[in-house]
Amino acid sequence: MKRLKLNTQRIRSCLKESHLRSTRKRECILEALLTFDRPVSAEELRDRADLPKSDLVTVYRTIEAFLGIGIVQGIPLEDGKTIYELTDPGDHHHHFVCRKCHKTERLDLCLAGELEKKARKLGFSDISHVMEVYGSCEDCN
Amino acid sequence: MKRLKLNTQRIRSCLKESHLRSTRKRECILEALLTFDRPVSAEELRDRADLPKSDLVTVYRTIEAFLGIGIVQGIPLEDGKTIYELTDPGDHHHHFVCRKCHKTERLDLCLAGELEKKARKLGFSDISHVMEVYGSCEDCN
DNA sequence: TTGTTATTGCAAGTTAATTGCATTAATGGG
DNA sequence: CCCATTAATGCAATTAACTTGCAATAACAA
Ligand SMILES: [Mn+2]
Ligand SMILES: [Mn+2]
Ligand SMILES: [Zn+2]
Ligand SMILES: [Zn+2]
Repeated sequence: MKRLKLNTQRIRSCLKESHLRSTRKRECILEALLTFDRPVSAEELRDRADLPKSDLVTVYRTIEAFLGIGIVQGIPLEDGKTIYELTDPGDHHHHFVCRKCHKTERLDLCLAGELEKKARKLGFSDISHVMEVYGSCEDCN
Repeated sequence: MKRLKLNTQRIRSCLKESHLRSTRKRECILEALLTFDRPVSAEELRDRADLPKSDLVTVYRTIEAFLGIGIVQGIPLEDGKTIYELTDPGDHHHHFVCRKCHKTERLDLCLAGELEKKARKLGFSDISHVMEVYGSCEDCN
């Protein structure tokens, strides 16, 4: 799979390919996403995008759309919440995440192949997996 | 670490060691846990224990206590909910979980050591991790 | 420009899980 | 056994992330 670095241009074309409309709100939320170097919550995203409180629902729907076309990845936290980051399409990977500030380091280690094989052997299909490492980062200690 | 198979006896002594009281409700919930061969939700547990609706909060508090002494493990689902199972203390492991029926197979593969090392190198401390594999089991297909 | 249809705004709903507080019950010492 | 201490429970209310319904609006392409 060819991996293309994300930018506004590329994302517009992703939207188009998927028959999703390029709207003002989506661009706005996208721009906000681009300003972060760590995964963020929907609320953080709305605030950074300088949208009114009521637009949180639009943020969620936008995230959903972006997840659908693979340019955003959700990262589950220990407490059940989820944070989101831009991802190059097809770039599956995992993370070290600070429980407190959500600073994230890429974890370049994935057992997808092995897990998939074992799962299939057990009769599972339609397989997905999570692997995240949580801790306290230096700054937060 | 010595691993001792769980039974009612052993669990009572775990409670005592941790200065937790052996109550009727806890035993009741424990008995319910023992009847399952798969992880379950708090609600399922309350129903199996034949407790009234209002006792769901007791189930949650009991689960919390059991998590604390390491005889119960929580398994996060893709949708953010959590299911719970009895675990021998110190028996850290992961799972294949059916998204629909929560049938579970043990996943005997854990990168704890490697993850911990990498995380520490990155400045993280107080490290934990999740790794779960989700799919549709044969029966649910 | 216009018609179609996706997107949005707003309000309300959902639900797993938590919290506060008064009551009850387990425990350990005497 | 009895009592004092304090943890556990029962009940009601709350939290908070996320979802849903629906009417109004905006994007797109014809
Ligand atoms: Mn990442
Ligand atoms: Mn298990
Ligand atoms: Zn941090
Ligand atoms: Zn199943």
